[in-house]
Amino acid sequence: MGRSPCCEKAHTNKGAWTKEEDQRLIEYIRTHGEGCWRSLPKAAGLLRCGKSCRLRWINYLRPDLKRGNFTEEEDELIIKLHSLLGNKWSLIAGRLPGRTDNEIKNYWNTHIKRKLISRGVDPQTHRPINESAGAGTAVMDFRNGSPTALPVAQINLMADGRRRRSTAASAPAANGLVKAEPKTETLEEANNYCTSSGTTTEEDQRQEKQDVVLGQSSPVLDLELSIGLGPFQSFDTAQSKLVRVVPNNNHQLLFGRAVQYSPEMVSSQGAAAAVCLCCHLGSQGSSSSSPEFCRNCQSTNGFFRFHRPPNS
DNA sequence: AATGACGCCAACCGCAACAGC
DNA sequence: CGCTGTTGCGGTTGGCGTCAT
Repeated sequence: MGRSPCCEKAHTNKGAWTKEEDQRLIEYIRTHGEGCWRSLPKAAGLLRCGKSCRLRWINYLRPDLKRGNFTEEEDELIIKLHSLLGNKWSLIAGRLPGRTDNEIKNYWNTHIKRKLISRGVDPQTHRPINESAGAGTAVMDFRNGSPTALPVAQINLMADGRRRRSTAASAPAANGLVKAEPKTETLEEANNYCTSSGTTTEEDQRQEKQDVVLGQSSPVLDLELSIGLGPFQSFDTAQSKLVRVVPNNNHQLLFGRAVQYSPEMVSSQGAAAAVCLCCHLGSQGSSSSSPEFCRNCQSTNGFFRFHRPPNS
């Protein structure tokens, strides 16, 4: 039983890519385009598995990648997107032109987590740390698809904890416990930046990219990418393909799985969070200020469910 | 200068989703 | 409708560079 490995591991290279391998991959994709990752290594004369080639291309070799440090605007945008999407790095990356999911994930784990903790915000729940820690409660986080009890009384600061060997000199950091200062950024504040333009085209993406390059980027959340708005096409940069969403009275959340938010979680994140996500993000032309859950997102068993229709 | 601790990032792994048959 | 192959995603790890002692 079990699936055969994606490649013949005995005959593939692993580890860091050489310049020559990079060149071969670039040349091949330049002439043949992306796709068919499984057959690509052989065709390109690379002793790598397709997955590895894809990763290398997407995360490092793609010509449209933006290199260099993240800007303050990008930081804030990532934080806001994460507060709404959770660890959906590919979706977040889709809103940051030139950035990859891997890059954002790494950046989150190494920088933003600490930044939020220093603000007194739990990076997983985006709630004030002292609020949840004080009660000694666990918070159910549904944004990653399945509920996870988070012992938020203790927040592990160390993103790279696997080799954090404790020493007497660095004990506070090594044990990962942080006393956070109570400063909060509510979701409401975050959502003040939200728009619901409704459509995103490749042209939009280009424009957005230009804006960023020109330093005109504002921390705008444009979450049409997944929520059931009107007819639109969302360009998923990570997949380089168009995703078409058909208008539907059932508000759709096309994150791949049903997402559930507990009322407690929603209401505790600020006034604006206590809004049906569909409506709040602009579906069906509803007002973003309407503090209601729409019929399609009504609760079952205490949770608010956003779902995709059975035929999608 | 040497050594250990830490920070960072590229790459790997396993699994889920998707597509085609 | 189930099976199989492919692709994409998110979590994790390896290893190198930098910092602190």
